[in-house]
Amino acid sequence: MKRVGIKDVAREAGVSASTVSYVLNRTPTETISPETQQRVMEAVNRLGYVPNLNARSLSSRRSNLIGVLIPQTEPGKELMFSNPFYGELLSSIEYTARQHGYHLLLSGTEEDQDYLGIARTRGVDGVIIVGTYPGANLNALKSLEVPIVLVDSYVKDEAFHTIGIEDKEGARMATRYLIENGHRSIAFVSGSIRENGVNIKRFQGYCSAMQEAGLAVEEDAVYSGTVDYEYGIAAAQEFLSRGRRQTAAFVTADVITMGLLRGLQQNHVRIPEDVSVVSFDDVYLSQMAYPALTTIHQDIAEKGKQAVQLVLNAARSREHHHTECILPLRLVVRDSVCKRRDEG
Amino acid sequence: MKRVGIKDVAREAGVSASTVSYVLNRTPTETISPETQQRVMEAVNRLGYVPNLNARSLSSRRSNLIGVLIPQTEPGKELMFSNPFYGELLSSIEYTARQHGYHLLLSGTEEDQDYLGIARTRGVDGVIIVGTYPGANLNALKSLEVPIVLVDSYVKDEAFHTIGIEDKEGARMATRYLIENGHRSIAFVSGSIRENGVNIKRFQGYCSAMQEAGLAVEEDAVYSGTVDYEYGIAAAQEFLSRGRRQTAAFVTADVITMGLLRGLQQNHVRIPEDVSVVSFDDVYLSQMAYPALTTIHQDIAEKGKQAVQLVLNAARSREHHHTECILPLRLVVRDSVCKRRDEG
DNA sequence: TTGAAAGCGCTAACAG
DNA sequence: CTGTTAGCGCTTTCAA
Repeated sequence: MKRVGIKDVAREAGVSASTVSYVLNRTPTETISPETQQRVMEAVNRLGYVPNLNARSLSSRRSNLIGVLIPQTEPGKELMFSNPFYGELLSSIEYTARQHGYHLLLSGTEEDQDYLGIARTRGVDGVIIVGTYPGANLNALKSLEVPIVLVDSYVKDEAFHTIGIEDKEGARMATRYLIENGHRSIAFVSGSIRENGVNIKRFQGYCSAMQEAGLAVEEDAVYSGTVDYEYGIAAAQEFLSRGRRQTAAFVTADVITMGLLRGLQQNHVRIPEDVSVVSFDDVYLSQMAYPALTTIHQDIAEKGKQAVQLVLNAARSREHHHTECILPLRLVVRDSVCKRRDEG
Repeated sequence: MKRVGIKDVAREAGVSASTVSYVLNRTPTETISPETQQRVMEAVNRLGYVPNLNARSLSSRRSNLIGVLIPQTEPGKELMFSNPFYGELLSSIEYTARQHGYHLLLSGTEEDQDYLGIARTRGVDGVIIVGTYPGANLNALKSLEVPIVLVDSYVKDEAFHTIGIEDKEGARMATRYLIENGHRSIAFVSGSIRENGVNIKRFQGYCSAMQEAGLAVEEDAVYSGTVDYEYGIAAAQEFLSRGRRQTAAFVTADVITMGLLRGLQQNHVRIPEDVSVVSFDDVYLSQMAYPALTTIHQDIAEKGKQAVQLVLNAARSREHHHTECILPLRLVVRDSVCKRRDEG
């Protein structure tokens, strides 16, 4: 059973192959007669014709493929998703792309392995990169000459479009909320603080909220590790061994918070009575936590959607308009913060 | 800046295009002289040549692409991942595929939308389908004539390879453990119980454990909904309104359990003192739960790895050897079960 | 408004 | 051991 190709359709419809191609791609704005279109479409349906995108890509230089790169955050770890955030984001990206007739080529990368080869080899029409990706590799990607969207990266380069959130402002809101609840000594717990990463911005937001309230940022109130549950536990340990100096913490990711809670609770520290916590992301996890997390909510689905939209818009327009898209944040109050009881 | 093609390499190396192709694909087992190989490889590197896979696919009918389909479980919901299980699995699939030089084409599907078109259009070399996918669509996929691996499906058809776990046995272990802890009245909570789905097997396992212990399976001890957090909450509600008849529950997915715990705890039902729970999957969530979940552990990473391996093996071998792969399960004891206090 | 013809970049017989 | 020669299935000038 041979695959039906454009020629078969052409024969069936009594037209030429190129005519079929025209009606299928509505190329030079509708220059095909309605009847012909009819006949062709009927033939297509009758034969169950499905175009061969490889052939199409070859001759048209468009692949209808969007490359999604989720860099391995923790080298050596085979899992790219230590964080449910990725799953939620990816879902939204996939969904949006599909709505527009695009498909997704999903990749991780090993430490330092470059993605350029994959992207070029497949001729992707655009690339979405989530999180931090080494600058050199990023630069190499420019040679692809397709739109590249950076999600949650502060790399400033006209060549890349970006989509992110008000990280600094969010962190400030979180910290301020803790301050408003009477906390004076507040820990900052995050994944690694990298150049151009989100955590550095969040740290800045934390600092500025502290300063605005006339509070000092103590060096030993800052905890930085990796974005995963395990680190949360480790941070709890560290917190205790440093002498439990703070009455509250701003944690930059829900996953870490989950670990932190566990680590603290195991040591009979009560949340929020003993330590209040404001978290960040509002993945579905945060409602599952016990206590449910007061956290900075970001619209992950929207982020994914915009990322795709950005790629598609850029792919359509001839010239390169550098675009930055910043999504708003809001504080969701649940049960992990309480007013600090006044002391002597 | 024109893309460098195989011809450029050929010229650079002073050989013909086909020779380049041969050394790049080591086609008819090493019939190229070492020196020529040398020269070609050098030219490849010097020019930074990257093959165009679209062209390659077109002429070789192999795409080095594996299609991964994650059917939308809850229609209308844009998210395919209401369950972290998928993220963990997908990570492992991506990683393994990449190790073998394959790329991943990731898709969801709308309700009833068929995947055949996508798969055919891209010429995927194999397909991995996770979870339940309507039988008719599944059948249509046979026409692709590429290996298809079903993950967690009990569809019996020589045409499909399958990879799964001992669902029935796992459920039995879970239930038996509850029984051993003195529980006589045990609820069964799961997602939708579909033909060929895993839940029906788990239900059978539950039933057989009950029967072996001489316990009746009460109709009102069975709860069935969707595989998500929200349903867990709903099930808790239902449990309470049905009069709180059971002292324990076997829940077929960690996500549901999370919701169930929350729903119960909000109503001042203590876990495990009032109700003991054994869960299923052992996604990383289960340690984050409060109390940490006693659950049936499955090796999700291994599942993903095997799925890819199955596709690749099948793609290589000429004839079709139907393969079934069943991964073992084990009970992980944490804190969500306690011995039933003897009553009257 | 439609068709003929020339590729897109690569692979795979088949010669030599 | 290597080069020649056809395509793979589709798009896209260019003519008609």
